[in-house]
Amino acid sequence: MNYDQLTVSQQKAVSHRDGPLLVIAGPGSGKTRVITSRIAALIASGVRAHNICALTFTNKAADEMKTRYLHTPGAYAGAHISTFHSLCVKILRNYADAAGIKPNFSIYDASEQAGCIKQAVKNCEFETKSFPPARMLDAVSALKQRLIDVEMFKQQADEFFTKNLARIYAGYQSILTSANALDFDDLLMKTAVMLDGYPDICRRLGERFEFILIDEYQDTNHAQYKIAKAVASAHGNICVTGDPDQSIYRWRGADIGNILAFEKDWPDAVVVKLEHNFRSTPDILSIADSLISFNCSRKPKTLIPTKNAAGSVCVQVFEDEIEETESVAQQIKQLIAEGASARDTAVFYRVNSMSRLLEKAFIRNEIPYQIVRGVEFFGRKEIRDILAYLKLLVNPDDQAALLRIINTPTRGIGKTTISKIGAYAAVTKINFYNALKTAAQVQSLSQASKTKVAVFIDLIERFRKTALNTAQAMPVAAVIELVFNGSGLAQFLKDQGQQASDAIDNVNELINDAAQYDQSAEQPSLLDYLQQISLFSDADTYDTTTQRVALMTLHNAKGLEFENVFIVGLEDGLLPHERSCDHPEETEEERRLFFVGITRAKTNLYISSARYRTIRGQLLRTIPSPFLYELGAVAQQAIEQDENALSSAIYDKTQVFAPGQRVIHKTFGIGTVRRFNDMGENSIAVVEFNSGQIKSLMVKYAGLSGL
DNA sequence: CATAGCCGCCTTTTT
DNA sequence: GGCGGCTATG
Repeated sequence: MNYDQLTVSQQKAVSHRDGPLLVIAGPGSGKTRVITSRIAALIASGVRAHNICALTFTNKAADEMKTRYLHTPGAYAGAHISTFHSLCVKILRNYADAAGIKPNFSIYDASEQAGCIKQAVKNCEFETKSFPPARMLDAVSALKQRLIDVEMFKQQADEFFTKNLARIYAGYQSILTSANALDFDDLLMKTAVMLDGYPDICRRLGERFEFILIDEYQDTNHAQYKIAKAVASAHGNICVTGDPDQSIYRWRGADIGNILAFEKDWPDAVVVKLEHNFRSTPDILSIADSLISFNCSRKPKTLIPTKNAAGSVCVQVFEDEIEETESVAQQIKQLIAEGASARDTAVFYRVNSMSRLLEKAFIRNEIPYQIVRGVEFFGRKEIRDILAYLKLLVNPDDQAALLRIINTPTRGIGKTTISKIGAYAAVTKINFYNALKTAAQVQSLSQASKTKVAVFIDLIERFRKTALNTAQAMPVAAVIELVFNGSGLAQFLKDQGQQASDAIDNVNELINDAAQYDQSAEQPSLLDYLQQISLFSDADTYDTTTQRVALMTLHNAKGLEFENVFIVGLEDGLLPHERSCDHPEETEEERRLFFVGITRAKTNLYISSARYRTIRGQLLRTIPSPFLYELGAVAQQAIEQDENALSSAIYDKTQVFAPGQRVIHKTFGIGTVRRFNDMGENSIAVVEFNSGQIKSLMVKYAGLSGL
């Protein structure tokens, strides 16, 4: 539909042309549609699907492309559609030798990275105070994204800080290497470096992928840019789509320069601009346009509305965050009552911590919702434990995994034993796992400890033999069951009774997930499963099929659209976030983030802020977001109206409540007033909360509001 | 060696 | 407010 409204020459360019194509397109203009149309057109013109590679920003986006847009039989069959990271994992597994790694590498996530960088800082004998691990990790990550390896950085490091950073970088990298582990940045960097050093591999990939298509190109970093360029260099069949105004991952290394330099890299590139918006009402586009025009470093571009439907834009100011979330929930309830669909409604916020209050409000109002936050499941202790066993089976060098489970559940292998064997491993220069195997030779170890270690090693070896039996590989789900029961973890959790029943449920859910994987994967294997899980992201958990309101961060909202959109917390320090206030470029990125949020809305848009907000346990007076004053005439009216209506009775010190009245409290939630002693400003309300608790509250302090 | 409890630290966004 | 690490105790 959107695509059909392109001019004929644009359609031609998009569909049938070989060679480089740059599609600069605003929100709601059908960018993704361009990609899918082009894939379909290529196949129709005789290109083998097998030779097409489309790269998306999330796994979810890849799935959507496959199922929603290209579901007709044979339309995409065989085409490679995935994220950059997934593609890199496949390439690295195929060409591990050239990349200088082993194919069974582990992928270290943020928490494992944190452990490694901490260790590296410690090994350098630096204080973690002067070299905060999180900062060091950011710095290392930035270097990797720019493809600067340890040696290169050592050479250019010429002052106190950079020299020390170089040592930490080196230490961190050697920890990863010895664990046969790659972090997220390594996946891209190792691939990019390998392609640079092995032209024949590059050529082979170019033959395999005759056509490269990249969505959300504005959010690619330098490493991704190099990879794409390398693979496409032989044929120049590279089509990218993006919108500089929607670049929201600069902090992660995304380089708008990539999209701006496209025409220089590919001089014969055809450039198509799509400025028509098929998604939102003129009002919504007007405030989006007004907002984004405040960004200085930007090529001006307008949003041309094509829709003429009615809708509403509301800017609402609430007293505090409880009132804000409660009101959002009630408005959504109202919308649904009026016939709106829960699936077509979403709430966006800047930071994940804001989801809790919304969740409470949705529960109170009995509105079905989903929080788009998936990695939480894989972050659970019991799940991480199981996964650590699996990782160790696949990759015996994985020290983080080994240390995690060597005494989980407790089997009498404590700190002393571990450090003695660690010392032995260091002296004999063997890896930790092999040191464990030969623990019998460690003099300082007691016989009892040696036996315990031997039992553990025996357990792992037995698992490995069964799970990775080359003749007949075991389904992943079965391996998990084997490990869960055989490790003693199952018994350990059972012994804890009721309080661990959630944990057991979670493990069962993991088994289900693995079983599904066993069913659907092309070539299921334990290694592949683990690597896939590592690349799983929040956005991937968004379920578009159920009737539930979606709650997510603004970052996760990218690429989506909804009839009704609520954006909460428009306060200075939150949006724009306080950590981005130092640099004007960072403020511009926050503005783009807000822009992305606004332009997700098709019909109704509700923007809100609270005058008071509890931050880190402290109730603070807030300042309205400067962005609110950049929304133009449509919004300005709405803001003023609400400021006037603001002296609501909510915090009137002489509030009066009647028995039976429903009220809401910050911490206790919803309740019913049972008794009210009217003593002017010292009035006391006795409230029975839904949790069952009954509280006597002094009205002037309690902050009760009527519902 | 295991466990519980306390203190102090950090605290944006994510592949 | 939440988590990780440390310490004191069993």
